[in-house]
Amino acid sequence: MSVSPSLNPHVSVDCVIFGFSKETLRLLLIKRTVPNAITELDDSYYALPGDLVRDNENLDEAAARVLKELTGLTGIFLQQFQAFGDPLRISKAKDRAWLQGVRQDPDARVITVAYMALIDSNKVQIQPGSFSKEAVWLPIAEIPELGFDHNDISEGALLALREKVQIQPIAFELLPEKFTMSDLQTLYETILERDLDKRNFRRKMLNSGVITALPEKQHGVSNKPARYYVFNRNLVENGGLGFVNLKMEGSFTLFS
Amino acid sequence: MSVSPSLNPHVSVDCVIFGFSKETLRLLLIKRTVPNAITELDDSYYALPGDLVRDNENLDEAAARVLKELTGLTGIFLQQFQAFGDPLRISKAKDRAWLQGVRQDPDARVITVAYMALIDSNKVQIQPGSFSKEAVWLPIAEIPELGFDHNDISEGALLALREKVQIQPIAFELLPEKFTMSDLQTLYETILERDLDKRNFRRKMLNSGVITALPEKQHGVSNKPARYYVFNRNLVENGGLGFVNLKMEGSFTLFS
DNA sequence: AACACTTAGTGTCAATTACACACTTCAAAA
DNA sequence: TTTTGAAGTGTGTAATTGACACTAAGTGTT
Repeated sequence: MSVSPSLNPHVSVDCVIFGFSKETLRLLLIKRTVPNAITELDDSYYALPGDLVRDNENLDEAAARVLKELTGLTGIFLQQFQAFGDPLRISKAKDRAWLQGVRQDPDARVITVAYMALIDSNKVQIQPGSFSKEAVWLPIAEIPELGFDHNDISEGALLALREKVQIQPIAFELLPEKFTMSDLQTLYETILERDLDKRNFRRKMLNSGVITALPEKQHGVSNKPARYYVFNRNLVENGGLGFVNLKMEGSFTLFS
Repeated sequence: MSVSPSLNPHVSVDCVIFGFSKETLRLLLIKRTVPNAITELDDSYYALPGDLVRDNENLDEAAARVLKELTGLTGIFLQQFQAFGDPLRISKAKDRAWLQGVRQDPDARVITVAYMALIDSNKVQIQPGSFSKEAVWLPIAEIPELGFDHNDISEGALLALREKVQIQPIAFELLPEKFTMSDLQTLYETILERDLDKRNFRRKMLNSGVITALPEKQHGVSNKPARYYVFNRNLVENGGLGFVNLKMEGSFTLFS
């Protein structure tokens, strides 16, 4: 049998938290501050919220804890999508500096299990003093260089989201309880980065049974008011519905 | 900022290695032997091949190393599918006994990153003295109780395989270079656990462009000889083909 | 030589689904 | 009352799915 590594790695979870507002997908990022003595350059940078996994919790619990400490929310859509463990993933000076204050073994590597979370960003109230002084929703097109390999992780999350959304009805997690058909279409268009036909979209969504129309309509808009819909959470979660598959460009299905 | 756990976890990779022979999906499992002094019961049991991740390697490399040490093969389809980190995942007496000889910190938990591998099982020659004295291909329907949470991991792998196979043309990795259309259909039927229509299957497969017919046919079979096909590895890997989607029962596609 | 046996291989039709496309409705604001 | 802007609605064509049964090509047997 082979030899153990000389030093156990640290294991963390990182959360890629998606939100949707002003017609853009956004990530909730935290601002970290590095002790000034070590880096003489700028002393703060953005990173994904994350933390080391504690002795008594499993990975899902650790991710849920991070999410709750930052946003105050529980019971939200949270799904593991990939573990990252490159030995060199922590090589930037700022990262090493920040970790000095957190890790036990300064030379041990950090392996992280990445989660993606989908939130109605209106519900989020950043919790003071939990992870950082500051957390911001940044459009995915404007994500700066992040700490560690968090840019890779974010990109992985986006790809995973794009895939998932085509297989399961989860996009609703990014919207408020009540939403209009246009809200929903815009969301899908944003995630998939392509335009969808309005009439076909409505038909498919309604036929799918994943949403229910409310009697209620918009008020005070200066055009024809849109109807509100809700996501049939119970129906979908109890398997009362078929598998939902959003076909991709150039795809085809196999088998009878 | 929160407090670190008191003891760093061990991090391992485990490989769920799929093969296909005699019309059944099989897993390659190793037999582990526990020091007799500790357990007075049976002193061996099956487990997934795996190992602790070493300091200088990333997760993919660790998994590839495990695979190579066991089978001698490189360049195999190998894909991370989930990390498992329940604090109680190692609670059976046999597991603890076995780990005594391997881990540095007997009380530290073990977090594992699980990979699935797809192999043409004819190519496998078990390497002597690597992981265990013995390794066997067991039909997935006959997997006994495994060490650790390896039954959970195996089931997760099977679900992941079933999903993957419907999105990407990867089933070929389980077959020899040359295969007949019936071989391929039987494989899909085995993985998906449902019957497929022969004519529709052939049509779809040929139209998809993922396979090419060879001039060669079977010899010495006591019936009409079947044509051989090969998987278009280059074409598929270079994105020269569309996304392949095997539709699921009751599914439907959304959007134009 | 004829026949039995077994698996390979082939085509069509009906039903469903995908996709493209343009005008009317409703409310507020001017 | 008219203008403005987004909501909402239907149809025809093309492509895909899925159901279905017989012939072809070998080997082995009588």
